Amino acid sequence: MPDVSLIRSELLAWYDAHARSLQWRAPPGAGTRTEPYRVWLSEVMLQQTTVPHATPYFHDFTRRWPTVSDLAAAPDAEVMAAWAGLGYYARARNLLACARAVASDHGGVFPDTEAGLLALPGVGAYTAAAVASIAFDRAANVVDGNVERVMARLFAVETPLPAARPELKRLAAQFITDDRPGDWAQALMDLGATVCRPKSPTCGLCPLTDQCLGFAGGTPERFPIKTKKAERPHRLGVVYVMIDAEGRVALERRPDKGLLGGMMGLPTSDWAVGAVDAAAPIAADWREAGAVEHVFTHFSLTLSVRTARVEGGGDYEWMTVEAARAALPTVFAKALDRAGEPALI
DNA sequence: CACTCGTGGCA
DNA sequence: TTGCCAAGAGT
Repeated sequence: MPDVSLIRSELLAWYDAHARSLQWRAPPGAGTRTEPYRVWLSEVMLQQTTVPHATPYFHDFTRRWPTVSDLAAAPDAEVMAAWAGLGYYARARNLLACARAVASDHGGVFPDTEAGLLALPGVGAYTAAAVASIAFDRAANVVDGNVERVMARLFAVETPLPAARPELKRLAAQFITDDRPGDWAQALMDLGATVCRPKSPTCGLCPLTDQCLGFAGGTPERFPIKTKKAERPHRLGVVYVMIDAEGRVALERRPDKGLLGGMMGLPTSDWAVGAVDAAAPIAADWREAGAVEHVFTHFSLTLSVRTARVEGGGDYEWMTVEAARAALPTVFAKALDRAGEPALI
């Protein structure tokens, strides 16, 4: 069986030499830690999101709101617009709720325990453990998709995900000690991200191959075993681009709950499998401007784009096309692009 | 447990 | 082109 102590020392030594340099990370051995605010912000942005995608958002947020109290004081609309394009918008709503809870209930200082962090909005088991270990140097079992994959390969776990989660978490727990907990968590995640990758892992560069049951079996890439996902349905809908005399576009704030919740959006029909009720929001000389395709987590979508020149007013927020594009989720930004130059509508 | 909830890159 | 998947959380 894999030797826990040996794996720890070999992986930490590998991390000391190969740690990725990331904006929100203090390099190993520097004797410094990243502020809790930045650790938390980066962890929330990185939930189900790649490092290259999240990085410019991290820069923008920390420049505009250098502390958690600054963020707590920011208007909802500004924060939601700043998050536009990053996806999973409940994260942005919870981010604000969390910042405000820290500001009002904790004097602007993050709780320094895993349990205290777990009680905050948008902070689940992973993020609480990550912030506790990375920002506060507490022994915590940080288990994300990388850690699950590394454990599944090290121990050749045949149980498929998601049923294997508890077992993978137990396997990860045996490595947790008071020695360099933050570095340990990041070392495991870096290994998973750069060497023990989902596809074509580079086992030749891995410090743990001599301890890895998956490698010993010859096909480490088959772990973790996964159950098949249901295929996603395809929905249809119509999106309406209304331009007023000043070239501004009509937007509406979407309800807090549900898809793209809390974000600005273009007026649309319902999105459904098969025919949809495409009654236009107002009477106008509507023109067809083509369609956009978009893929969400659990369905794909074809949106017909219809454009019209209209008078302003109504229950809409009228914004310049530039401002709208920056504030809109990607699916609507695509539709706006498809609609073309406002002067030509 | 099962489902909802984005986006972009890549094989 | 299509499917996979990335530092998950909430319900």
